[in-house]
Amino acid sequence: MQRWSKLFIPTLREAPTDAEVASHKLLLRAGYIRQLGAGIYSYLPLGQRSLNKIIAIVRQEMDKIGQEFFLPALNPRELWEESGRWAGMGQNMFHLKDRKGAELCLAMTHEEVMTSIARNELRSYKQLPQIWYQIQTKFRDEPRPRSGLLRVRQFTMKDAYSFDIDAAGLDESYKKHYDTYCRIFKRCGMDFVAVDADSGAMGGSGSQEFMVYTDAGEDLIASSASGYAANLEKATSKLAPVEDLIPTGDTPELVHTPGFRTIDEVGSFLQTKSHHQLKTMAYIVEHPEADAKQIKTVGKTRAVVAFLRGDHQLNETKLAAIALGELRPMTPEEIAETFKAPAGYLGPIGLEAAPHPRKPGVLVVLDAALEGRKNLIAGANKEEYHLRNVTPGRDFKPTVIADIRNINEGELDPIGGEPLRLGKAVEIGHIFKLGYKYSESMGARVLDANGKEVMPIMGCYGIGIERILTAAIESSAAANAQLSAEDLNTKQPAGEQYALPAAIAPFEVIITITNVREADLLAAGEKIAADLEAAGVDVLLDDRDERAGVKFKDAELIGVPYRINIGKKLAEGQVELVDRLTQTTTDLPLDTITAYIQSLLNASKV
RNA sequence: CGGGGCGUAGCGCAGUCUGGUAGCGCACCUGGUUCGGGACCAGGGGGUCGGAGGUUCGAAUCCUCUCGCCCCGACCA
Repeated sequence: MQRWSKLFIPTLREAPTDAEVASHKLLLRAGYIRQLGAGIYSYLPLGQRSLNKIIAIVRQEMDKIGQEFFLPALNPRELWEESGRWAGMGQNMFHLKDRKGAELCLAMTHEEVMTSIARNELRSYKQLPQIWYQIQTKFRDEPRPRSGLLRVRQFTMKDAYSFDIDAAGLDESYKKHYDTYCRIFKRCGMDFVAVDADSGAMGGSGSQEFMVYTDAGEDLIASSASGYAANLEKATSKLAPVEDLIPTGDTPELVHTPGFRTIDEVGSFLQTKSHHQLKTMAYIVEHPEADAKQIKTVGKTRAVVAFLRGDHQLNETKLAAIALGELRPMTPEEIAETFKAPAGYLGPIGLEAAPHPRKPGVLVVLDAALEGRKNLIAGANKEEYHLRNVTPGRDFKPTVIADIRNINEGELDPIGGEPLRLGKAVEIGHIFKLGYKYSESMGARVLDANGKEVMPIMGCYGIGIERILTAAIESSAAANAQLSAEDLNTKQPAGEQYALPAAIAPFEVIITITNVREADLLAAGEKIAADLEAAGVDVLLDDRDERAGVKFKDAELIGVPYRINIGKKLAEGQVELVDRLTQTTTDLPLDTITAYIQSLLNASKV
């Protein structure tokens, strides 16, 4: 039996000043973790119990679709040279040398190791598909570790890799992971959304991130009641129709706009709304990952010009996906060369667009929201002048028309037409169709049914173990702060209270004996604890000789979802059950408590 | 890497400007009272003031260098 008096649970009344976000403060105060360095944490017994529970759920579900490995964290340089990621990962990977001077790295992820096993061992399509996973420590030399366990340099990740004979097989493996992830996160009690994500620099055809809304998060996502959900880098929306200006003629007309450069200035000067304007943004794209052919045709760098509605914001990731490289703003010299005009008066007319993205010339991208619009106001590429009556298609032709803008809160989702909620979120899982990147670069080949050598197609799938714990605390603390705000009698400051879902809490139940010097109370506590334990419940008995107030506070701090108070009411054969998630207290007869707890826990299981 | 902030007892802080015996609250130890919402009284232990160098009769305090941590940005499967 777990007795608090014998355990190491160093709770703190005050959190160290370093801690900023709720989960960080609470994890420290509850004695779950201690910091060793920037982005490096020790997991104390309570934290370890909780993480072990998460891992057990992940393992149980993953074993249904795959097989567990344990792979080295220490990897030789040569392996990563093969995939091109020794250099590709840059400073984000920890590098070290052994005594002989051989170079090694601490693996950030395990595509290379898994693929090397696959290429050495897999020979035939008959051996496919394979789903291989592991749960282990990853190392990333983050430029800026932050927010407690949310962004760290050493953390636990479940990562899985699938190998299939063809794209249809990959689709199946991907779907299996999607379903498994939903089960895992539900069992962990997470309130999550799966969003379409940008595939990033890794390429590939499909990618979804599993997100939990929380202000502590670093990603922006959009979702709606209809079930639509997407990363801001992918999100699109239906726009309310806007009325175009009444034209003053059939062709663009110069307007003198001395000293008016910004959208707002021009808008108020010409007495028009900002959505009547065409905004011009100029970038240079550098093609670090482009193939040789691409560089040959369009050059190592290239001018990229984006046109957006005046009141819209550019999403650089969307634009970068079209431009196939990294973007940076043009310098004034580059602007002068491209437009023959100063910033503030840039516009589409007279700009020579490349006829095709793969052809040389300026890559001109018109945001889809401007398609079909008429009589816009745009820069004239002439100092102190703008143009009115500018109509895309008629007056100028872009290289491509594409969605390159950020959506806004409240716009309607493209599927169900429900208002979109925009918010910060933390990523707890990611599933990703990798394609052939590693099979190709590392030479994995199998024979297909026709005896022909083919590359297996891969997928990779990650779950951040610590992030599940962190997100659960953030969510609960936020919900609690809201409850507290509604109940003005609560003296707890916002975000100081939380409770974990029973499935991932270090204990499911805590029994608080209000006074251990009263033999009756102590005996009753021992009895209930023993009964619960016999019934398979994970119970902690607070048998410390402390004042009741201290024990209540501590019980709340460690986030255990159910608390049984044994005190005065025992004389009437009653104990109190506090449900921390709903903040309700119920008196129950002593002899029914075990069965009642069991039914509660069963009901909370998914 | 750019900007900002902070390093004084386990935690939270004062003292630094204006150099002169290193302090307070919580925690911890001992004794007593108390005992359903972070008790009270009395006594006690605990600090190379992040580190190095310098100025000075004398440095937590002034100067130089350095290390670490946090926040914003950049970055980021």
